[in-house]
Amino acid sequence: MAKILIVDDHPLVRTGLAQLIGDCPDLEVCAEAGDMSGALKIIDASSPDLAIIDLSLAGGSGLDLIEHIKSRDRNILMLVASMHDETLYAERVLAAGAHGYINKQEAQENIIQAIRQVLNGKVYLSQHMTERLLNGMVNATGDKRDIDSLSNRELQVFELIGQGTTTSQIAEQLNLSVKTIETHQAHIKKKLGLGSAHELNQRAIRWVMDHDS
Amino acid sequence: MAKILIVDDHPLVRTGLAQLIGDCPDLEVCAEAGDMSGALKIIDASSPDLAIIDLSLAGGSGLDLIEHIKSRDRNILMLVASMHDETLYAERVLAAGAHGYINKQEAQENIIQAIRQVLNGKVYLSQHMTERLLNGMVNATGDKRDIDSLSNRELQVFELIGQGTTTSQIAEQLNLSVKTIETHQAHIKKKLGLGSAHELNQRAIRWVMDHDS
DNA sequence: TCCTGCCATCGGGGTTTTCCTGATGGGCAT
DNA sequence: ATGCCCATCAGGAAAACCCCGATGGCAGGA
Repeated sequence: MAKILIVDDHPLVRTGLAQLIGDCPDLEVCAEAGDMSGALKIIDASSPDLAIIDLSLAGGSGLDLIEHIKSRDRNILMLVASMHDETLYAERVLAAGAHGYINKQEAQENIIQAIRQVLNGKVYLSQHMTERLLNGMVNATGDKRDIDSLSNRELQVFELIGQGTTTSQIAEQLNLSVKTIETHQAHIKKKLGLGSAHELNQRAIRWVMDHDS
Repeated sequence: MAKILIVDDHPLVRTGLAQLIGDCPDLEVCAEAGDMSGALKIIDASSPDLAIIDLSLAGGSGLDLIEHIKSRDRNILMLVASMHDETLYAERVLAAGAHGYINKQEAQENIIQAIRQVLNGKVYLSQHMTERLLNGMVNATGDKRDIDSLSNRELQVFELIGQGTTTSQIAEQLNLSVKTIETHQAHIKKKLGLGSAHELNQRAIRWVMDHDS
């Protein structure tokens, strides 16, 4: 019986996943967590076989959590569940050490299938995403090219800016110095060819409006 | 026993909500739907008392659905559940005819409380959002706290902000002091119930995208 | 191996913007 | 005439911005 840890900051999603997994006799939810620190504690305590991780965690992104787990215990399998467009994150997630990426909109059978596939040592991606990765980089929307050049941290900061988060709020939320956030902002501006913080703001807000809702 | 319809394009969230509601003896999930057309069919068929509606539906947004339901049958109560920052949508949702707005990150007890409160004919908002709305109402000359309440000058500044113009650029363009523009911005923020320049930016960009293009 | 480049983290210090608390005068309605 | 909104602006503190850095880690190539 495979022990599964659920990491998601939405209690509703945790309940849904637990219900879904509980219906399978060969799978068992051993614990749930709502944030990164909670997840790490649980991993130390109960050493699950598989962790299902939401990307948009409060207080440090899911990518951080994946890297933490990877560096601490590389026997734990990780399956990322997100509601965002997978084309933006799938590569980063796999590069960070996860073994699969599912979208929460997918049918429940697909989720179970993804869990089983990852438990069997394989990598799970949607058909659509698999083709895309195999075909190399393809992208119609020109602006995503630029966004892709951002590092993980920079992308995270970019998203937070687009959500209206202040520099100091970002620093606090990520437990970093304001100076660090400012540096990230400067790098983002350079990479995206933006001249001022105001332009960065506009760009980030528009991007979030297009991609996050 | 209140009959509840769940409308959400994430099967996981539907399961979680159904589980949560099913645990309450006075509440009953009568149906689920994953998109707008499905929801409308179900409403005709089983006439629920309350519909819990996700904002980010595939194929037409949740706002569309709310307006459709409102124009078709105004006896159905509607509670909006979203994972987005409520400050961006709560007003629109209430204006469209919904009776409450909850964030999926909220604790499960709050969600149940929200359902009961809406079923009792009241409006549910989070503490934070309630304060914000009331704060805006105070400065809104009675009823219509909206873009309409802006003066001509303020609307002009608002549009320029939405087009990405800097405060100093606006001042130069209108041959006015920066201080004057700052005052206008402060008044706009007060009238629209916005807390920071960031939020003003977001709101203005959003408005320009909706009305100007 | 050494070197180069990218990443992520921070600091100093000066400039600019934001934000809060005012003020002035001019309409306009009761 | 008195109140209310409007449009205009100032002073000063706080925050954000921006240009200079720096450190350490890590990966890839000469």
